[in-house]
Amino acid sequence: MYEVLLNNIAQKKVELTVAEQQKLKTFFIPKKLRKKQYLLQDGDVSLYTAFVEKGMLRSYTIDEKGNEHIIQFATEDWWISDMYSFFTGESSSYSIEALEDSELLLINRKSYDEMLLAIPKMERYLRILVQNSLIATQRRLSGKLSLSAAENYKNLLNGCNNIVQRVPQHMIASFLGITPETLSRIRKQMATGK
Amino acid sequence: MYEVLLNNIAQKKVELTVAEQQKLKTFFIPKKLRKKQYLLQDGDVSLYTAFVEKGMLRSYTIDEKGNEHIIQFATEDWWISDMYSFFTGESSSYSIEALEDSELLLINRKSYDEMLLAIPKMERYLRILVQNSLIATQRRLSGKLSLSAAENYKNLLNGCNNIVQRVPQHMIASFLGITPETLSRIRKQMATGK
DNA sequence: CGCGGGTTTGATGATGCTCAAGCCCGGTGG
DNA sequence: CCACCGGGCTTGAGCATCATCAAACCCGCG
Repeated sequence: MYEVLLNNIAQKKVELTVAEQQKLKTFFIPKKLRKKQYLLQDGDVSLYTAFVEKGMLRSYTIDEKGNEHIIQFATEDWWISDMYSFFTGESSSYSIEALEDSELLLINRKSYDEMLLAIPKMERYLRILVQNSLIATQRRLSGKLSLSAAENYKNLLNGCNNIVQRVPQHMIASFLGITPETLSRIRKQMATGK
Repeated sequence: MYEVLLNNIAQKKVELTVAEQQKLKTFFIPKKLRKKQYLLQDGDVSLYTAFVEKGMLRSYTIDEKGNEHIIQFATEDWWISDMYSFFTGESSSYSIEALEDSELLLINRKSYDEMLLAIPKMERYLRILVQNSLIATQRRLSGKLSLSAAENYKNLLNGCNNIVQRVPQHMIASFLGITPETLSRIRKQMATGK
């Protein structure tokens, strides 16, 4: 049940003793979510940060015009939450939804703090994790600042992401910050012209 | 000399002993940079991560068309580097330049690792730091995905940033991912039509 | 006084959006 | 087994936003 998480920690070069591994498990709550169920609803406080053992989720906002904008996809081995809401206790402007039947490990704020006190090595693991996330998010932002929609889509394809295969195209469009129509035209263009 | 850094650490609720504070200083190299000098040049490896004690810097990329895109501004109390290059050792696609005469504390990769071994509490400090950065970057991305240029500019003004006052407008434009002309027109619009 | 960077203004054009319709396909119920 | 429905993808026409290019302007500074 916790192998995926423990592997992920080991892979970040953080070595936990068996005792620490046992201890770690006590802070999490396993949870299954069926496709289309929500982990977090826009307006609620993000009570949990989730590690995805299996399946896939997305976090997104809805703007005034009612359009969805996908902030993040999380597949196996990734974490997802609204960090801002989770840490401040303010209500969230994001929603988090399962895109496939999923198995999660949840941790609430209290357990989170206790875990860090009990297993200080987890600070390191989380730092590395967040660091990688930041690098990826900066990349994405940088793409949005300087590249065309078509280029951003190509980069997404080249990144060894299986995401593109696993979700409907209108969600890829939303992730890229373009409309489904535009993505459709880009794909057509790439198929013929190139 | 190190008060700004030590204050910043304390403010993140990480309490260092006097011994740890002394130890901490040994890992950094003070460095002054004059306006327009570079901490990192596009193509080089980012050897240092810098804490800004005084002054201001920016990191940016240049695209194929020769346009600059500002990734980050760093004023007093902020950190700046190309994290990707710093941690992987690959050459950077960013440049980092001083926008004002600045005083920095540099740390190289070796010292960075040693520091974390010597003062594990720094893991926590860095985690919190990176976490806040990630939240801010996600906000900015979310704005780019869903809002108009004018709205993003207004949000920048409302955020209690002194940045807008301290740098030329074409850099604000570059930070927002729009052209100087567009920013000029937005400002005109806001001044008249409101 | 004149130079030069930064900002403004205007005219034109490209990129991507909106709205509306049509198509494809898998699922459901008669 | 087929007709129908609905969601997602595609296609098209017109439009908004923002970029590009070029020129003028402003102002501090040598």
